[in-house]
Amino acid sequence: MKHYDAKEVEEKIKKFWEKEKIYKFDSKKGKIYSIDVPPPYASSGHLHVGHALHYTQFEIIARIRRQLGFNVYFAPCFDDNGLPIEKYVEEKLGIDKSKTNRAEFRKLCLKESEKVEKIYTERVFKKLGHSYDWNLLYTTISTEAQKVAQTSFLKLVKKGDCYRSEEPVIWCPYHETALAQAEVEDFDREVELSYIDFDLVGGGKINIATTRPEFLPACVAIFINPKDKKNKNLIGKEVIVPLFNHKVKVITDESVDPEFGTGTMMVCTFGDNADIEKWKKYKLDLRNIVNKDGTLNQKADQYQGMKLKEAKEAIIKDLMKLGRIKKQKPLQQTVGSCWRCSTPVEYIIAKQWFIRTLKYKKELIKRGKEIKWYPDFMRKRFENWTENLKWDWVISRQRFYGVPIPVWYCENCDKIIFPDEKELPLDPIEKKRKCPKCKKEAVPDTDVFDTWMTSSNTPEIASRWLEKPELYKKISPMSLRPQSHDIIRTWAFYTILKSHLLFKRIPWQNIMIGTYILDSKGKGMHKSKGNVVWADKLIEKYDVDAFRYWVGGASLGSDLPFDEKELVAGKRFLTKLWNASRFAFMNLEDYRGKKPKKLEKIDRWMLQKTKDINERIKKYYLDHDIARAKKEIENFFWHTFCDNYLEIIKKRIYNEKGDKKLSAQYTLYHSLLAILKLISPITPFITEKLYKEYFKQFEKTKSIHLTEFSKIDIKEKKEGGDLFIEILRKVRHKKTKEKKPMNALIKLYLPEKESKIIEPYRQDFMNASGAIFIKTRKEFNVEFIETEHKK
RNA sequence: GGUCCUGUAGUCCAAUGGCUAAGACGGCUCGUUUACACCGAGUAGACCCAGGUUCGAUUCCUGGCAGGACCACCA
Repeated sequence: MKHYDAKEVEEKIKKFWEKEKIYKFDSKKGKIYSIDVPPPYASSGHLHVGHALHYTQFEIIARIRRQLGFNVYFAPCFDDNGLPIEKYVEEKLGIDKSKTNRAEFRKLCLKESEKVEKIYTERVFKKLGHSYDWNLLYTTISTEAQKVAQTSFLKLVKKGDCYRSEEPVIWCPYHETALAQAEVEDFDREVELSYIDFDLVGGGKINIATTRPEFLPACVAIFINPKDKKNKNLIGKEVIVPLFNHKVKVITDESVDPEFGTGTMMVCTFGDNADIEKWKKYKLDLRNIVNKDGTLNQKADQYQGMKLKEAKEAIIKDLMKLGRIKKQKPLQQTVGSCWRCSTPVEYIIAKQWFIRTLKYKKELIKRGKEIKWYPDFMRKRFENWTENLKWDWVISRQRFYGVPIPVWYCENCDKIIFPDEKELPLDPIEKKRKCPKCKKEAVPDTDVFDTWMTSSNTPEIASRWLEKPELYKKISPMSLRPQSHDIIRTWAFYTILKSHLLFKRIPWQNIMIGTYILDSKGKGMHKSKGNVVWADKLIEKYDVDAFRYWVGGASLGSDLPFDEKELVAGKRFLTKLWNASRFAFMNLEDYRGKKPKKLEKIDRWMLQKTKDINERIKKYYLDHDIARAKKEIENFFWHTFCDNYLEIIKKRIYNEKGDKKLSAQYTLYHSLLAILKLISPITPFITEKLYKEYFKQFEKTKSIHLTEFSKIDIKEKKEGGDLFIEILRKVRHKKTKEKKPMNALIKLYLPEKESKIIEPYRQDFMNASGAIFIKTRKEFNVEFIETEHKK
């Protein structure tokens, strides 16, 4: 094979890995390194370059750990639990959920997601050369995952950290479900601020500005700032709410801004977060007017049945008729919205299940400090979020597809009936239960858990907490959680929370925040913006290894604008690696794996250099500094190995015999093998191919990916090392008229007659007589070895 | 309003309290074409601004300015 045919190699190597089960996990081997893989939503569409980058980034880590001698637990997974699948199935199959039952619908979801996952596995994971052990596959809707989620629920209930309560919750009127604080995103919009006249009891009027006149029927108090002089006379008075005619009091609170509107603030149950705060703080009345579907109830009188938006228009119209609106002005406003549908959220009172979080803020931050974050500043995001939390975690969702909440309620005595842990997983709708007290049949809970209720237990699901306790014990806490920064407040937070509550420990020792991809202009990639780059096309054009090579250069936790040109470097590297290796193999044809009695000086030097780089790269790899490692390997391979070493030994291998030749071959063999091993986690296909092509016949291991990084057998001598570097650093550039480029290593004789080999900077020159212009602290005599002048 | 990140050549990006601030893409010049639809050598080009600490700051500190992210508020 003359030129490198990446496509053919990829196909063959992929099959080889699968057939030989190269990445199979064996629990009996050595120290374990376990990775808590983010379960992707499988989609059969194209692959976003950001996802490919993210998933490949930690896949490289898995490979690195394997070659560092760890027993890597690397379980693939899919997230097929929750809304995206539910909606997908609804739309694709045209299912009307009101006409089907939960069990049937779930079957359809499962079938559909299985199909998509299969495609995804082939098109993405295997295509990109990801080294999962497919026997360890899990999905978040699997029986085991459901069992974990439900078990964790029961355990938390027992501990008192999970409770059911009727409280204001964040509500999405579109999805008709409660939402957690983490599911709310900010959304900018322009609204009308209406200035409405209220009558005072006993005569007079006040004007109050509000953006939500539709909440007039829910008005429970008027607030002013106690320091506000112009409104001071209002304190303690009562006002009559227009159109609805109920009376509310004027009270004071520091938080009211006297400069906003007229300095008076109407508090309703519940227009926004601030209303809830004041409602709790001052124990105000409750006037709940919003139904679960976003319509108004009977408390809204003639506006009953209208959607909030319609009611707003109607109320403004009626107030106008009465001449109560003095003015209206536009206002820029940020509203919390459902992260999936962008519908502004409402706040309603409903019975929901909660997990205690506010109580544990301090402890959680402490747990966060026990974990090593890559990069470290990402911990601050976590701490910031935790400190600012205002709600306990609402875990119940009024949805159809998901993990059911395994409880029943007795309508007679209000008792909550829990199953035994042994019965899990179960769907309370499918199992009947009688109230132990009343002996009456209890009502099943029809809600499901928030998807994060399951996802927060991925370490437990991945390591088979309930199924294989022995294995779980070995693996936990896990070594690494890789994830992206946008879900620190959800996935990372909830996982740390659950682990703290259930096991009183951290879920993993390290968390690594992957690179976040932007378009070439530095903006986020979104389908809607049309600036998404698809990884499939890049892989087609530049090959998987070249793509991975690009991934290897990305630094953790930072944003990276995508530049296609960066992939060219990867492709060039592959060509160079291929050609250099092919050339080396040619020169190694008659090498039989023997070691020479004596190594030539230049070979000794090369081995020493190889050993140095080998050790250094291992350190970078241990610290997840892939980018730096990649750069140094490339530099070493390209310049030291190809440009210098190969050029120098060429002639010796052609012309010499015996030990002199053997010394070069031995060195060539071991230095190239070391290089291939070092770069193999990043470019697994080409390195495997080259390994199979030549090295496999001498090495016992069947795949380069099962080998450990090289141990170079060379004893330290005085040559090389620190002194060598120090000399280089003192080298100064001297310009001469007759400069010629030099392409050689230099043997440098020290005064003690100990010879040194140095690699000159390219700016150093020699003149026609062969003198080198270098400046050092001492004077040295210099002689060349094997200079290669090209005329 | 709070917190955090980033500011280095035309572009992307690295390292660093002192020694020639690394590399890639792109320019330009030269050389090669028996491992290398290319390879090699050379060359031009950069530390956001202002103070402070220091013998010495691109690096550390403070304050700006610019870009980005996260969070809070928004009656």
